[in-house]
Amino acid sequence: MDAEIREKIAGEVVLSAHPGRTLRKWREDFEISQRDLARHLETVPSVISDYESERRASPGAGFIRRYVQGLVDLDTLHGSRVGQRLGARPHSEGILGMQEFSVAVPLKAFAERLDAKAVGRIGLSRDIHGYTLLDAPRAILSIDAAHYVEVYGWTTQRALIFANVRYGRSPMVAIRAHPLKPAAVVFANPGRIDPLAIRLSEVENIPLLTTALPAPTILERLEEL
Amino acid sequence: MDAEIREKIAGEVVLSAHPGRTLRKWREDFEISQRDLARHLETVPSVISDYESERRASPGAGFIRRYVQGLVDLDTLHGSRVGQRLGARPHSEGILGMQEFSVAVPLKAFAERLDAKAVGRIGLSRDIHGYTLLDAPRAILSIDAAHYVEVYGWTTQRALIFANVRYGRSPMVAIRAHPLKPAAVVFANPGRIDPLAIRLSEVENIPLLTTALPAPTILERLEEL
DNA sequence: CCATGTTATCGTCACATGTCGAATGTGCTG
DNA sequence: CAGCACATTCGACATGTGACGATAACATGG
Repeated sequence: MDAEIREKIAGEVVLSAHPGRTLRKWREDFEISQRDLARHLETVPSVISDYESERRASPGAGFIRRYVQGLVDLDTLHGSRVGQRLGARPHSEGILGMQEFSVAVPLKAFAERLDAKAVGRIGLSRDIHGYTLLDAPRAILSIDAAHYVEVYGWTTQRALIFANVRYGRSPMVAIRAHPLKPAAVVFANPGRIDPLAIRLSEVENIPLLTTALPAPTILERLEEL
Repeated sequence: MDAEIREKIAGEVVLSAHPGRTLRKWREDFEISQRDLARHLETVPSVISDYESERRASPGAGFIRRYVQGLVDLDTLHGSRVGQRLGARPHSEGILGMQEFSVAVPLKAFAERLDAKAVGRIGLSRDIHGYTLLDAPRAILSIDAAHYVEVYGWTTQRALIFANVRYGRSPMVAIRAHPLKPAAVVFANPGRIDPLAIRLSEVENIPLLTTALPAPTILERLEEL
């Protein structure tokens, strides 16, 4: 939701040579006064001012988080005047959903969440940092080389979940062909799995999992992880 | 360049309920050891470990910045294995360039940088937080309502710079029509300015500036600001 | 000009961060 | 198993953050 904008602001603040001034820039952008923000954060305006004027040169993650959250909260109270402008840009065709986890998630836990079981001999003792859910036929048709970046988002240490696969052959072939490799592959509600798909997963050392769940349920379950 | 990925990481770390674990996640993503990172940051591995295990719960902006910069630096030394994957996605047609400043920039300073002078009576006593450089004809043709968000990026407190304008009439009409307003408008190397454009700028209380510089020069000059 | 809203400055103080070095696990590999 | 690379845990200590309240400097507008 507003996670994207919060992340953007926080990132900019941290990278800035003048974190305080950057905080101020954003507060001004939201048209929120020090007093209102202080009230919302249950503190006093001088604290805000001290940070913005960089009496404290390196504010801690906790403070930045609360400050940014405060801006977004107050904006929401004011009818999301600024927040509305983010507007969740849509994914490419074929990408049904994706997410980056903020901490590493054991593949084992991920699999349990989806009632997925391993096919083939590769163990599940690794972590993943995100996932992408793809509609296999559409993804393979409409995602050319240039768009692969989008599939992998910010990390390749992710699970690629393919929906609408019959034998799982073409997805695995595509992975085989591409230089970027996922950390795991999941087939959602597949038919009978092609032995070649399994062989490829073993050659590539990428765990292959299957689940009986349909795509929408998968998104739901992964929502809270 | 890699500013985008650094921002992303830093933002995620700050917002995370477990900043340390998120730092670790990214270091693992880059496949860099604590020892190497410590060496690069001119410190000892235990420091890295302490943060990642959250012995310190709220690392300061300075530390996070150095840590993230370290990851990207080392990745660059390794041939940008991870960094390559960002791949600067292209803008919409008609958008020649845009930037978000990390601190507020006085419009006056901005104008001087571009050798721009004000047209009309609106003063330049305000700050801007970024700019977008547009090819006027193409932008007006190809950017529909849904894409306006993109023009404004993360903040509306920005200068819209239009290149290839003749009279400046349609750009100002477009601004007049749209609910989102920029903080300033610049015409790059225009012909004779239509009086209506000036009137509109005054009605909207948006300073209107002109510069003789062509678009590429503008991008160069704003690069370092 | 007085009230109100907004921001800046500063003294103070507890406690967390930032940093190091030494010691203590793991796990791989020759 | 010895040796190495990698990671963790912990004691110690200086400095900076995080917080508050008091005071003052500014606009803005009744």
